[in-house]
Amino acid sequence: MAARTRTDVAQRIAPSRRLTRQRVIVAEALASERAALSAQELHERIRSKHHRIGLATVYRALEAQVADGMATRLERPGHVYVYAACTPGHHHHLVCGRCQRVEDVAEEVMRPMLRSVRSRHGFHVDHAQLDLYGLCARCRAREA
Amino acid sequence: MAARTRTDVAQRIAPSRRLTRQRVIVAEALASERAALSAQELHERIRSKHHRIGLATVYRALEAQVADGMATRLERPGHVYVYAACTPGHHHHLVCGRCQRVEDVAEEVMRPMLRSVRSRHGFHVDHAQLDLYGLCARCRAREA
DNA sequence: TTGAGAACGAGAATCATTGTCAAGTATGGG
DNA sequence: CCCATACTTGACAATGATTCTCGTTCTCAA
Repeated sequence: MAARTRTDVAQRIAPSRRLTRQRVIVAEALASERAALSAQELHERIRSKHHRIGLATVYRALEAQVADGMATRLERPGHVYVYAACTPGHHHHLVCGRCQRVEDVAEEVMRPMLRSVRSRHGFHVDHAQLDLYGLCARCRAREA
Repeated sequence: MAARTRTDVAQRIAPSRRLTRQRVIVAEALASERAALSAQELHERIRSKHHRIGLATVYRALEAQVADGMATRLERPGHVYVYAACTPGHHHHLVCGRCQRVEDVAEEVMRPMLRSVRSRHGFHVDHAQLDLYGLCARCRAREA
């Protein structure tokens, strides 16, 4: 099961990049987190298991993951940048302000919106950045 | 006309903040730009008219504007942060990668999307960050 | 008009991120 | 399987945008 997950994550690393131990470690570490983490937070967690990995390596690996669509970079209130693993094909997120969990926005939610941007504004969208901050269903239920 | 604009911008500064000359200058400067600018770019432009204004003041004024909904902070490719004035009530943007102009997204485009996030995900949205990067209608026409 | 405290300007300080470079290692060809 | 090559890494220095500090100035309510 664990081995299975490892393989899954590793296989999503772009073929143009070397499959290094460090990249796999970073990808696994991020994928195993349900919440969004900053590069430094992720580095600390990785260090507890793999002492020798460098902070710059974590930054480089995350940058590559973002470039390859394996992860996204989000902004936490107060100009703090955090990363979250992406499900393939889903690049928009619901970020819960209470539990910090990140959920994918269904593509069916995006499509009609992008269509109307095109028709109303004549704007041709290359890249969309949609992040919704609020309270997830679970935290909302717990509230009551 | 110029005086008219000045008044408009100044009046949008939140009442809880002191109405200083510098805040008005920064708000006017940003509002008069159609394209998104970084804090430093804006500072340079302001300096050409008002020598004595400090860079930190520009940062502080922009931060206040963002907090008060007068402006938004966007990300230009390559981790560069830029600011753009907001039309009251419009906080989502279409950013043209060629001319750097920023256009507001019609609220009618957002509403159905937010509704379906609520119904599909049970997620209660507090704050949405939607920025669409691409080619505006004008640049697209010029292309042909 | 005046006092209290918010905001300013200049420059120093911070600190996340990126660059440098010698050493390590994935990968394709032989 | 082994090598050569070039991509990566780790440690640490450098960078540079943003924030902080502090003495001075200015807004604004009383």
